[in-house]
Amino acid sequence: MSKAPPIEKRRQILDSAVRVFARQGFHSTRVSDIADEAGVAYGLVYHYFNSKDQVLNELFTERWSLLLAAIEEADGSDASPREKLTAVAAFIVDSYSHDPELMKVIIVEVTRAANSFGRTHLPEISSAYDSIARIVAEGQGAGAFRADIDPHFASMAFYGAIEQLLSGWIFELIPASDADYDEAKELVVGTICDGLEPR
Amino acid sequence: MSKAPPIEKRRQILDSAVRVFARQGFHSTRVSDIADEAGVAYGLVYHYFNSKDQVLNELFTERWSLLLAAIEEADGSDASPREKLTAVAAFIVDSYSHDPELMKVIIVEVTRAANSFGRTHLPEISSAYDSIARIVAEGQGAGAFRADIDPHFASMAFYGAIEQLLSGWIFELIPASDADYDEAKELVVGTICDGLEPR
DNA sequence: GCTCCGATTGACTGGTCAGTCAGCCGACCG
DNA sequence: CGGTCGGCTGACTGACCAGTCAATCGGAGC
Repeated sequence: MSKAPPIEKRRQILDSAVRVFARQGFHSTRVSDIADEAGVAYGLVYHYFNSKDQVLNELFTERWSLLLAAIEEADGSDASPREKLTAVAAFIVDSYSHDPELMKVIIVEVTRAANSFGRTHLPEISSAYDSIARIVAEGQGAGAFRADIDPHFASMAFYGAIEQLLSGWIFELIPASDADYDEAKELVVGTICDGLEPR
Repeated sequence: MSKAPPIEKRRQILDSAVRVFARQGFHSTRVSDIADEAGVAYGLVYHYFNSKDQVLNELFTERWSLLLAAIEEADGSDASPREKLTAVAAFIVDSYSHDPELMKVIIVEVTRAANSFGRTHLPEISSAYDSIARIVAEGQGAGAFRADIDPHFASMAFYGAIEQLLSGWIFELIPASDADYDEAKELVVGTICDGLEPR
């Protein structure tokens, strides 16, 4: 066995943690499960991380910062508000189709776990809501969106709809295929922007 | 101290559990916390319930069955599809404004806690999604809603938007007053049915 | 070959709690 | 007044597991 650079062991532990957290949930995974999955000794987890919590925090922060960057980038582009929302929805859906286990962990264990990690990361999470609200507000200013809906309200509805969709996929309540993912990007924006009633 | 009928003690424990779960979350609530809050002995909790889990299950089932009944009732009325959705949204929002602690517990600890209680109650939870989807499908059949959106998809978006709103209130991300509650009922249906773009 | 030092190991400890159980209390009955 | 019985009590136990740490390994440098 050739020696892997230490940094790779750290990565290996993080990747294994995703798999185990996705399979069993954060609370019912023991640190030994992570170590076993990674094929390393129990103590090594504590060589690279201060606590079991920190492993999850790291996974969340790593991914969420990408989401925040994606929203900012969309907002900064010169696309229409509707296109910006589509870009945001697409990024989230693509994140899921690219790495469902990681997104499952982030949503189930952090974003929707408001009494544990959700509370800790509330600032980062609501930062996403705020950025989306800014896109909506801009759309209202430009006359592209109705002005009688509070942007923060619209942002919550938009993000809530997406997250619920992902939850539906995660728990196999609705069909999940590449085609469904592609369709969903359009559909969620179409629903929020055009509404259910015929135009 | 006059003797309270036993059934009242049981109720007292359930009500105390709501307060403690809402304050500390299910996981960091010890059974002794519930007993203390209710002013009864530790063991009495186990006289009325088999486990700590069962206390939460009871709270959830009690409330969720009311929601399911409300959706069914709305669906059974001769109102328009849009009015039916309004009735559903109103019931959920009213439930929250009437007893925020109970709704917080149900949403945070069950509905959104997909790896623990959410998993257990998945059938009941998705039964609600299905009923909402049925309302949408009926609306499509009558030409009141666009036919190019899968009813289950629309149902998830609708419910997700509402739940995200409640989460926003619970964690004080958006203002929560009686006026906001009333406004929200209209707004969530308006957003989903009419869309963000001007008509 | 030898030393050094960070990487790696895994047995062990301390604290936490859910759930148990042996028995107490007080209302009611005969 | 003695007996019974269900509601009620709370100290105790067994299991679990995060986090510690002393010991070992093995590559790099001399």
